[in-house]
Amino acid sequence: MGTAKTEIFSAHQNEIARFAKAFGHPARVAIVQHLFKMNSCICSDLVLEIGLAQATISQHLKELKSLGLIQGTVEGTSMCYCIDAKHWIKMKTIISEFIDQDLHINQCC
Amino acid sequence: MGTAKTEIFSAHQNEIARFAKAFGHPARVAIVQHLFKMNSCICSDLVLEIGLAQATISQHLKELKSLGLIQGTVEGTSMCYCIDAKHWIKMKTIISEFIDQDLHINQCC
DNA sequence: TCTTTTAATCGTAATATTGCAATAAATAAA
DNA sequence: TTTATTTATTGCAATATTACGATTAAAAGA
Repeated sequence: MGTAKTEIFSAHQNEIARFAKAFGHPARVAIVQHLFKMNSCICSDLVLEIGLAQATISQHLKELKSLGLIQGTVEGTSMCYCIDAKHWIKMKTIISEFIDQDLHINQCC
Repeated sequence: MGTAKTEIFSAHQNEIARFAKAFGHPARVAIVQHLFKMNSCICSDLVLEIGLAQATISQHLKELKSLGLIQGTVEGTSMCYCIDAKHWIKMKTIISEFIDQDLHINQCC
């Protein structure tokens, strides 16, 4: 227990859930918003901007990076992050298709 | 610790995160998909369809209901669930605005 | 080389989430 | 009324997430 039973769901359902989960914490929402606003910025900027400890921000960045939503390049002793356009668009397609389903005239039973 | 520091984020950022979190588990994705497909269905149908214990499905339904994304009406001894169109559209607006941000020609630094 | 700066990782504590068996509650059917 | 049927709730156990201090690693600058 405690573990989600991912094996009983389709790859597509799990993919939707993984992307949605990435935005399921306000810090990751804030990171993404700041990257869109600034186009790119270094890790320490995000630490200042958001107000969580450096270790915590690094952890959130890692999660976003593991999904391919952001990418980081070494810039001297800093790390410069930006949105990964290609994967962002892929995520956008998958999430949009899920939330844009047509609503019939809906009534419960 | 263990608790998300919601107080340092804006109401809007927290709202995006709350909605995204709702879809951050494949069971809730599957529930929503099935409700869209069937327009409405009773709890026991979802239990059969999804293959988690009844108590677990009830718990996931509760989470979706607490966000207003679905609604349930009593139908004899059953509960009939469907998508709550009004709140669904509200969620859709908020999430779409977040993921549809314009990507500049993006390069890290 | 030595020091500084910056970010990732490790270790750990606190809390949240997931899942289910058992039980309760509420209505329908016999 | 008694018995099914159906769903919500309770009470756990297992695992995941969040957060941060301390440490490590890597490059820049003195």
